[in-house]
Amino acid sequence: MYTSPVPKKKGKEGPQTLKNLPGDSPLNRALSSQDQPMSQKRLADHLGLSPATVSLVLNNSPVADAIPQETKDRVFAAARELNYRPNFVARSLRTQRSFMIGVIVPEVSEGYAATVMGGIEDQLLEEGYFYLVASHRHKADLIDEYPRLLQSRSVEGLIAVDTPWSQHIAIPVVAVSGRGESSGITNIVLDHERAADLALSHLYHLGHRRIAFIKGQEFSSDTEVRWNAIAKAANRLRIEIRPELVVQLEGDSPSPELGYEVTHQLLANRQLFTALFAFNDISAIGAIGALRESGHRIPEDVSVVGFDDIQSAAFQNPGLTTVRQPLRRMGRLAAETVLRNITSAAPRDASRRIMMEPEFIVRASTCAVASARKSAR
Amino acid sequence: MYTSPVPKKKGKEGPQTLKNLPGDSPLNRALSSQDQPMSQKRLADHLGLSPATVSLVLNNSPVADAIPQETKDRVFAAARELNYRPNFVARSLRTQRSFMIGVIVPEVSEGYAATVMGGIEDQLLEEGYFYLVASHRHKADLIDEYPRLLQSRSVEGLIAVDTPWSQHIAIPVVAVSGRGESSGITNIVLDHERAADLALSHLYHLGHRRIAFIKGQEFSSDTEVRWNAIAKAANRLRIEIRPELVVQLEGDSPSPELGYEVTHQLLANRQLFTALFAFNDISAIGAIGALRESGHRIPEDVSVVGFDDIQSAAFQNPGLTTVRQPLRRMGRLAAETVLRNITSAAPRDASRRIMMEPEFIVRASTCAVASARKSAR
DNA sequence: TAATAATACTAAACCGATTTAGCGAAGTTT
DNA sequence: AAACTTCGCTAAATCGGTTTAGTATTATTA
Repeated sequence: MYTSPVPKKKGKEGPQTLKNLPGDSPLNRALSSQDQPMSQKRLADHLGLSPATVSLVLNNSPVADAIPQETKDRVFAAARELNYRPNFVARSLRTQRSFMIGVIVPEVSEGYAATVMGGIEDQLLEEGYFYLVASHRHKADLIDEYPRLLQSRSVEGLIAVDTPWSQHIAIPVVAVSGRGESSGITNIVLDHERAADLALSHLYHLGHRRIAFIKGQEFSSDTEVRWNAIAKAANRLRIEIRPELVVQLEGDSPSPELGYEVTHQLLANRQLFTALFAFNDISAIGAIGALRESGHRIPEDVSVVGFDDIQSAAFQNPGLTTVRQPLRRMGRLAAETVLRNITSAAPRDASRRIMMEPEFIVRASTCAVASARKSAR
Repeated sequence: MYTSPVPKKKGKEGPQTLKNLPGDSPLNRALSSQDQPMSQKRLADHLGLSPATVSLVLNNSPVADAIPQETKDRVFAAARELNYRPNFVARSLRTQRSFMIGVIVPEVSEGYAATVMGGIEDQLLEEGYFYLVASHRHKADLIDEYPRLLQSRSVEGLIAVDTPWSQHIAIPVVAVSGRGESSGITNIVLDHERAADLALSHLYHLGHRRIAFIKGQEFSSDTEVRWNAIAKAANRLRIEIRPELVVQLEGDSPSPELGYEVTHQLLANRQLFTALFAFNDISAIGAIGALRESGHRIPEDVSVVGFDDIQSAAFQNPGLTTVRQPLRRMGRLAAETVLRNITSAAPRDASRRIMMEPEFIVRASTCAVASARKSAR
């Protein structure tokens, strides 16, 4: 069995005690002939051994048990001195292992995907895997094509981040916040019920009873599940959800503008509320802008809670209280899962669902309601 | 010459007009024998041709000119029907082309690197390349090791983002905002003089004369070059740089806290200033916090200019006026350059330096100075 | 009609590793 | 002394393509 794609260094890398004989030693000849890149064959020739032996020794194959340590040492030493690095492509072709996985995201430069990728990478590089990235930018044809394209690049598994999935594919697939339950793929999703509970309990314990909500866009997969979770948590806490305190985001823009607009709608209703739970941090930021414009102070007059904990959430004035999705851990877990599915020959037929616990981050955009204080109306 | 790694689809992909004969047609046999993955050899067997012919036809080789269209059509049709996709690894081994490049960044999940990667990807995927990502997290051993590791994965070129570079390597390397001029690598850097000029001219034309500055950390490579550029631009505009209005960031944290602290130092000097030019957006955000705490309104009392245009810059209240580094374009250009160096056999010995033009983004954190107005003191 | 050219392919080498089966020599056992 | 092991190593197949040189057949030209 093939052990590791990144051969562990044996001992020091430093310059060997090779007496720098000038002239025409075989070693010098081998070192100087840089016209051709080093290969196992050239290394073997230099050693007066066959490529087979070199391969067996370098891979610590059990077949090489019969080879005396002295020869092994010669091989290792020569490999180091001639700076031999096995050709990964050739090895991949023969072993049918690429030690690569494919990662499909809507867009690399978006914070959400980038953070998940950070977690994926943590895990993969530890295990000697690399990954190929492809961004589909929500284009249906690319969403359709990339899985196959990556597969023909011999990736051993796929991780799809925030990407709808329909096709069935012969390699392990893990979806992070995926949409659509497809055959045989593992889904890693946030525990939305817990998230809603954390946020509403926080507000409840601060004394808030009249809470406004910004729902997500109709098309977003999280909208429904999260809203249902909110309804459930509100019910449990005996918080009334008043329709006139609920607005819904519209449009595809990734800017706070959307939250700004719906908050103005909300204020136009002239209904009292002391807290606002937004669909995400971006819309929360827009909401804060709108509330401030109408003369409300944050958090003294209105407490605001966001969702996601994007980087800028911490950088707001005031810092945004929010529900953090453990994106990095989700990425890590996705990588772990896909690697497990690759190495174990487990039956991958059944779809699985892994729930992640959200974390509640209290910053400065929420505070206790002062019953005597004038509230947003 | 090999043409494209992503064979352009000829005609429609839709189901062919294959009469679904039940039974034992050769096609059915080929389709149903899913125990073995499709390969060129199996495709050739099914067609009664040799693998050589199949390869020549599918790659549109000029050698195949002598092959009648009818045969070619048969090959294409069978390839589609049997869903044949060439094994990229085998092809790479033979052609010595991997159509992959390596991207080395400090950390994928950081906005800077992620944005550059977005640009890299724009270009690469257009050209049929994929890329492997490795984050070194500033660890010296990884910075040293990843280039070789990626090279042994047969990447055809490397892009290093915001990463110190010392070694010489046999494949094309492009550095984006790289540190250290190494042999034969192309550097893509911001035109800091222009950047300073844009920012200071903006403030100057708004009437600001007493401008405070937050310098970057001692260890940051940009600090010196940017500060020199600021001095030059200030001199040209006859803006005096007063030492008591200059503070310097200290510490490695990526939080606005650093800017917050030095701004308090600045305010402790009790020197009047109407504008502040921060080293980056993060510190500008911290500075705004400190200024507000001391009772200054932004921008009425103090105009603040940042640097970078990170995502959250637009999401601040007020939106941050800043110098945008065209990170996406820098990434794109890096990819373009590395691809050009790969395909042309140009001599890569001389280091090159490509300057990028910054863009000035006016938002709401700057406004004209009101001479009658009380200013920061 | 023989020589030449064009047509329609294919055999086989090759890319650079891994891996199985096996071979000759030396040592051990019976 | 013959048989059997163990030792130390190698030949050759293999992974799945690409590509060069060439071959057999038919068509064209001199």
